[in-house]
Amino acid sequence: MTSLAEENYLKEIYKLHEKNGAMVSTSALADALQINAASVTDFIKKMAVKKLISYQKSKGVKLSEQGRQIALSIIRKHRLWEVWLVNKLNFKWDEIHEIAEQLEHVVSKKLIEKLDDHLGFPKTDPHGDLIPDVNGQFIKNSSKPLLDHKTGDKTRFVGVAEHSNSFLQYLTKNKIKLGDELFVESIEEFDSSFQVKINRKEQKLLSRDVVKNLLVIDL
Amino acid sequence: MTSLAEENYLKEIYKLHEKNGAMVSTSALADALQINAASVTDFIKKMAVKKLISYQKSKGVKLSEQGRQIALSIIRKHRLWEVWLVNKLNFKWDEIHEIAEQLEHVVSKKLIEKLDDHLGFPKTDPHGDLIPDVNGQFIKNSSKPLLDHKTGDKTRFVGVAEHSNSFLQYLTKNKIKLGDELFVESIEEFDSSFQVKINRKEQKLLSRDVVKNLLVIDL
DNA sequence: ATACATATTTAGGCTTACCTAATTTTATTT
DNA sequence: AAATAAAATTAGGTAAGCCTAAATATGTAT
Repeated sequence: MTSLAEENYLKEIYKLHEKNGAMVSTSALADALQINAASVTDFIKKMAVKKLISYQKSKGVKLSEQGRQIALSIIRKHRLWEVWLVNKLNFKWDEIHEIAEQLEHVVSKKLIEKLDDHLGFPKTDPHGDLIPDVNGQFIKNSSKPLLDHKTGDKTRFVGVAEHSNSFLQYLTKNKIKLGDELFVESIEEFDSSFQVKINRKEQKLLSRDVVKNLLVIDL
Repeated sequence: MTSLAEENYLKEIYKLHEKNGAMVSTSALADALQINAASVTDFIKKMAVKKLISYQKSKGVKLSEQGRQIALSIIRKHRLWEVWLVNKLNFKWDEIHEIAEQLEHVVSKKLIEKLDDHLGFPKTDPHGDLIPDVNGQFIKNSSKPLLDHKTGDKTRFVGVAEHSNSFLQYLTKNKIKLGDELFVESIEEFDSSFQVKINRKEQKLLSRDVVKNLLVIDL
């Protein structure tokens, strides 16, 4: 059995690895988990003994295959619960993170199977993040930040690279939602702000910080 | 904030009080929680300091009003989750207890409100237990064990006094479910077994242990 | 290469929630 | 009422998961 703390460490190591690649540093983990670095050092040593991760002193940690599977199962649960909260309980996409953080630790294989069924086997969560299957596999899509695109590109908004409430609320307020078509009208060279036409209707000016965090696929 | 352990203690104290009335003894609690009696003594002293319970040395504990409200909110959550598991996820009534024991500790007022709504504001859980409202109130029904009835009584099965999987599975196997009409054909004086006609069709012999745990209302 | 800053680890401590063994209190039997 | 059994408490201890302060490594700038 893996404890609550272990599950949180594994999940965070997985996420940081996805984001930055390679080894995850003690301080990055400490920062993400809001836990003192000394405590993190302590804890990861124990996790290494349990073969959940590999740990090289002063160099950081990496998930073992076992650790990766557990991390993915937590992420799977988190994202399925998020789908449930939004699709069945009518929560907004900026209200669900904390609740899913609790629900993800509920232990019951059968529950998750049935939940998946109940939701119609969704492939993505309300933020466009991919939901791993029971075996930890997922179909990678080729989404990239809108920032990487150029004038004239026609794209579809499929996910966010930033999950903060303030960003999600910004998008809601500006009526930008998953599935929208985003057409790049022009790019201001000075500050990388984008003039974007949304669903062939409204035009909006989006700052660099915004387009950096909008994940889109080419159309 | 109340910890997981505190919530479990409060819930168990509430249940034992309902069952046996008056003060709840250290050993009864220890037994219900599967925790050593010495640990229980320790813990309830701390809970008394926090005014969650009142504690009289060597005499047992009683919930404070605050403790009672917390206990009822846990029970409310537990039972709502059980309804969800059965009505929405198609779990059987003997598969849900452990899962609900985990879900009941998830903290989010809004979640429970929305869950309640999603379920259509149920008044009872899949075992016929009453679901307290947000304020901890519930409409007591007048159900009694079938054992307390006499030959010729026409009743409706509305709840179980025993929640073990083996009892629930016994009922399933014998096609006795909540809402069924149970008519007392005859009672064997020797062993208090009941000849019961179910829904005016099949007749079944039910042992004392069974009829003791079937809660019914008069028709 | 040395000095300095930053990251990491070590050492020692704390709290929560449990444990066992021993003692004391309460209840029951003779 | 004394003896015995059962229940409850006290005392001392443990593991998990965190903390701070001090020491050591690592990386960067001069």
